[in-house]
Parts: sequence; structure tokens; C-alpha cells
Amino acid sequence: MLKKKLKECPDCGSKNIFHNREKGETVCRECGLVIEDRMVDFSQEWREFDDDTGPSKRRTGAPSSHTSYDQGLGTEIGSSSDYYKLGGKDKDKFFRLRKWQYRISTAIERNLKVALAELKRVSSFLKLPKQVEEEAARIYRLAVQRGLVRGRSMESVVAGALYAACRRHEVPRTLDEMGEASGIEKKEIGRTYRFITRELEISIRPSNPSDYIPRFASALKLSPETQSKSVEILEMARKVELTSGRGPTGIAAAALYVASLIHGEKRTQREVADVAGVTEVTIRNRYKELIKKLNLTKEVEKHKKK
DNA sequence: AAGACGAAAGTGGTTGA
DNA sequence: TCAACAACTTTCGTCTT
Repeated sequence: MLKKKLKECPDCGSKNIFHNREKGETVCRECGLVIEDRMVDFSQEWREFDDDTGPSKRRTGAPSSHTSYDQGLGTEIGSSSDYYKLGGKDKDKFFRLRKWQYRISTAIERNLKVALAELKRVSSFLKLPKQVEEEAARIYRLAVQRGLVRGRSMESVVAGALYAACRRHEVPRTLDEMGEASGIEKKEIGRTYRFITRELEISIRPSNPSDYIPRFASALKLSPETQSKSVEILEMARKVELTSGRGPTGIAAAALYVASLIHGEKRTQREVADVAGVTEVTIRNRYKELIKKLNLTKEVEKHKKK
């Protein structure tokens, strides 16, 4: 059977694609994206000579989606019509297997059904794009298949999967927001997030402070100019290595605060702190570092007087 | 009076022996 | 597994606008 193979990762463009036949997965070695966990045969086996014979030989059905709990497909072992062909011993085996298959698949499917409902709820609460929701569903499905949910609450794994998906798609939500939306403590989300990304070998690059800027800026009703100024500041900060090791939200908040001063759209530290989910103190610390290392003191002073 | 600033002590997570 | 450690928070007193 011919498999249509992807030449490069649709996510990061890397050519380093790994097809794992045993697991039936296609994985990008660069970014860890699971491109397809059920390899689909896109090739056509039959040529269609006319419209009559065509449809009957096509094997495609309704599109399958990761967010529908069984991808629109269920698995069953055999059917009663096959069973009379078997001898006595095999009959037993047949029934045992079918029973097991039934138990396992219904357990997983039941789980997925509930989990994906929860996932959709949280995702729409956070107004996450469809892509992210799909990615999260994919991650969750993998987690269930590998039995990573055992010993953890389903909700926390859902939250962890969503958080991971957000990071992968660079639409970061803070752990606080995720916690608020899912009703799970943020440290718990952090734990499961780390756990599943490690177990599933999903690599995620450290989040970039400037990813947070648009959202914070709009929450503070800051002008686009201020917004781009703060991205500029972040870029400069990155060059002098002010950003590494520090919480991205704190840096983003401080950059936004500085930018708001420079553009005469002053927001209080309190206001910025609230939308960014950090304290004033953190903003002050980052702010101090920023104006010192980047020599922005004069620039800020100049605008203060106006 | 509100906002900004900074010191000190506390918290949760990472790291390295 | 434990202790050291860095980042961040909480709290609170002081200074500035």
C-alpha cells in the first residue's frame, strides 16, 4: 500500500520528518509536531471509469476530526457473521478478544468524549483559535493512548494539553488564565503540562515575551504605536540578554509600561500588572533593568515633563 | 490621596551533589 | 533526596506628584 509522505513539516518547515511505521505516527524531529498519528492512505487504488462505479469504490467518508471523540470511527473485532467459521478454541479466543477490545475502546472513548467536551468548553472560554483546539485534542488523545492520564485528573490533563497547544502555536495564555478557565490550580496545570510534554516528547521553545504584547496592549487600550514601541524595546532587551531566565510576562509588562510612558499614554504600574498577571514589584524590577541597560532614562524623562 | 519606589521576608520550582 | 538558588510575590514603610 502506498503511503503519501510529507516532505516537510507543515509547522516549522523542517525537512527532518520521521515516519514511524510501528506506531503509525509521523513526527517532525525539529519541533516535535505529530503530523499524523493515523497514517492515511490518500492514494486511489481504483481508477474510476465513469460516474456509476466511482462512488462505490471510494473509501473516503465524512472528514474525521480530532475534536470529535472517536474521530468518527470506532473499532470492533469481527462481527457475528465471521464467527461460525471458527473452531471451538478459537471461538473462545474470539469472544475474549472482542470483549477486551470492547472494554478498552469504550473506556478510552468514554474518557475522550467527556474530555473533549471539557476541552471545548475551556477553549471557547479563552477564545482560542480552532487550530489550537485541534492541537490540544491531538495531544490529549496521545496522552490517553499512552495511559498518561492515570493518576491525574482528566481536567488537569485537558488544561495541560491546551496550555501546550497554546505555546506551540505562539498564542500564549498564562497559567493563571488557564487556571481560571479550567478551574484547575495553576501549579497542577504546570505539572501536568511538563509531564505530558516530556512524555510525548513535544518540544516547545521558550515563549517569547512579545507574543504577549498584543493581548496586554489591547486590554490596556494602548495605541498601536505604543505596542510596536514595546516590541522594539523587547527586541533590544533580548540582544543584551535581559530576557533569559526571567518570566516572559514580567518582561512584556515592563516593556509595555516603558512604552506607555514614552508615548505619553501612561498607565499605572498597577494597571499593567493586573492585565499581565504579575505584581508591580516585578514590573519595577524589569523596568529598572530596562531603562538602565538600554539607556532609555533620558527618553523617559523627556516625555515625563510634557 | 494615589502612585511610585525599595527593602525584607516568604513561596514554589529548578538544579546539582 | 536534600539543600542551595533564582525568580517572583507579599507586605509594608517612605517618598513623590
